[in-house]
Amino acid sequence: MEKAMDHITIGTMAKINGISEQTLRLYDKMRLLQPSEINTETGYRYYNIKQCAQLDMIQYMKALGMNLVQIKECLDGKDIRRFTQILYLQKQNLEKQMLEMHYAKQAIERSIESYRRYESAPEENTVILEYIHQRRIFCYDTKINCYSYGMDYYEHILRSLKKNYALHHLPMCYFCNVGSIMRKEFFQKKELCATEVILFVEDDFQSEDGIEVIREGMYLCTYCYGFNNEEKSLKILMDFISEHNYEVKGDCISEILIEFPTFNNYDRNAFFKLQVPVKQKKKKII
Amino acid sequence: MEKAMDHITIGTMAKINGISEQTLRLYDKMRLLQPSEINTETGYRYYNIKQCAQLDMIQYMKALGMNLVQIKECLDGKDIRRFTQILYLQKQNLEKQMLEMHYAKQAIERSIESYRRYESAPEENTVILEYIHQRRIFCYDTKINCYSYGMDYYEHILRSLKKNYALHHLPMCYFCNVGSIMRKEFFQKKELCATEVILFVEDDFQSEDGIEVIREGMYLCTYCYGFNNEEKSLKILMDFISEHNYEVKGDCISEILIEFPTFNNYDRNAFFKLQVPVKQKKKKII
DNA sequence: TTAAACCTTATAGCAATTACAAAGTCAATA
DNA sequence: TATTGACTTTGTAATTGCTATAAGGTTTAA
Repeated sequence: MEKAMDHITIGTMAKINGISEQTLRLYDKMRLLQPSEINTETGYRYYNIKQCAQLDMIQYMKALGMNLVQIKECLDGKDIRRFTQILYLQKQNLEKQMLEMHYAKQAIERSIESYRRYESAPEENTVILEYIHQRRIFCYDTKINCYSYGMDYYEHILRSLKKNYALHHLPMCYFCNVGSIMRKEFFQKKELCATEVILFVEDDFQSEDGIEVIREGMYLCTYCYGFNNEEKSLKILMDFISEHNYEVKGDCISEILIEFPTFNNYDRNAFFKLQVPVKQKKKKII
Repeated sequence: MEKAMDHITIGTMAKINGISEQTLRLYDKMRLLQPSEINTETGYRYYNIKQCAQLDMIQYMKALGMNLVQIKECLDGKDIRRFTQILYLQKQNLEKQMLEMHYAKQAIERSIESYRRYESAPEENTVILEYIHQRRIFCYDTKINCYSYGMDYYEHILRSLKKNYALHHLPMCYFCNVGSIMRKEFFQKKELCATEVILFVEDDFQSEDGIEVIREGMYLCTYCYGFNNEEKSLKILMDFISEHNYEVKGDCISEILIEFPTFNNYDRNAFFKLQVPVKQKKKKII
């Protein structure tokens, strides 16, 4: 095929290996793969066909996710043990990355679903009965009532959740689906009090603790836009329940489905779903 | 918590958001997030607690795998449709990356397994009967007999496989486990002829075509070190079969289990496993 | 001989930080 | 009030694995 098997120019070497000339020059400079011959007058690099073996090894190692320094170290070391060690490390590395990606993918799907829901959402403050599946949440008790302070305070609580969150090694992408939880006793008393900020996590998410399960079942829900309308919407829900003879079966969740990028640079603008598990009381036959 | 909610210094802003000051300065420069106030005399940046919302959004988008330019575009555009489009794209992106990682992980596991096998390998040229599971290979017919030319030619064949390979969009990491296949008729005639180079692929690998299935069953195997010993080892296998009353049931595979990084800079140095499916002929009762 | 195709070096760019230096500012204490 | 220590500013450079460009020299074939 080639006239001289051991006198391959950089362009040819690049072509037969599906790599760029610049990359070969870089490898030369890094002493990862140096041409078998260099014309001292012209500086032209000439490779030997057998050097492709080395290139294959480099590309294989790259495919395993190793960086050039690691590859060099490994090739220089000529140590198979070291190579197998690196293989193990790379495997762990990959597994970690794959898990993160898995969560990121789930988060994206969740967001897409939320937008779909947003687009087909009912009018604000309409009360709807919905069946909702079991979910898992990560709770963070701020010990401070979200409703008794302004937005500024709420921001600080979120910052603190973010940190707490990092401590628990939860993936950042879950931060898109936050909310707060108003425990049953407060909701029933129509007392606006919620001290816990929550984060929805996937069913297959593994974590040490702090994870709580929210039961599946029938929920009465309202949707609302913006933080300012949350309290109003909550009260509508409370009133609806007492007027329509429902029994509250658990905690009320205020879930942020979407946070809009930034129509207003200085304020959160969100689409909420308020939800409380209920059961219809049996009507007394008079 | 902070004395002034709307007069946060860059250090504090960085701390409460788990981000570095430099990063905040970069975001300022890029107009991704600009401080709400800048002291014109000192140049000090002051942030508003509400700007954390924007930062959350940026970090969330980053977690989804978007780059800063995309994020800026999205925030500037203030277009939700665009954002959902990007979500879809990112999802596809992630899926592609995850698949690649999945293959890379399998390749690593395969390599680890090969090294383990290498370490506990029997003596060279010992013939062993082994049960081998079903496998899948990608075949590439070079139309040239591997055994009739030297190593130089073999390298060129590999280069050509590599290209053919890229055409089929097979992941590079599979390149670690190559081999050649000597069809049954040649092996039986004890004629050293193999024109096809092969690549082992995982069971779950999806590809257009060129994939062949190798049956599970009992194989007679020899292990050998280095290309120079391959032919000798093949002949030993052939002789063993005729001497011990075995019947060849399929093609003979010469599999490279390991390519050693590079003890010798200019030559491949590999650990081979030669394997041929067999059945013991029934002994005639005299 | 002349042009096309190739090679050389050197420099800069990408993306998203991180690290550093030199100098100016702020807030609290001695 | 001065001084200290913690902070801020700007600017520059490093990181990784390439890719791109420019300005110039070499090979090869017509």
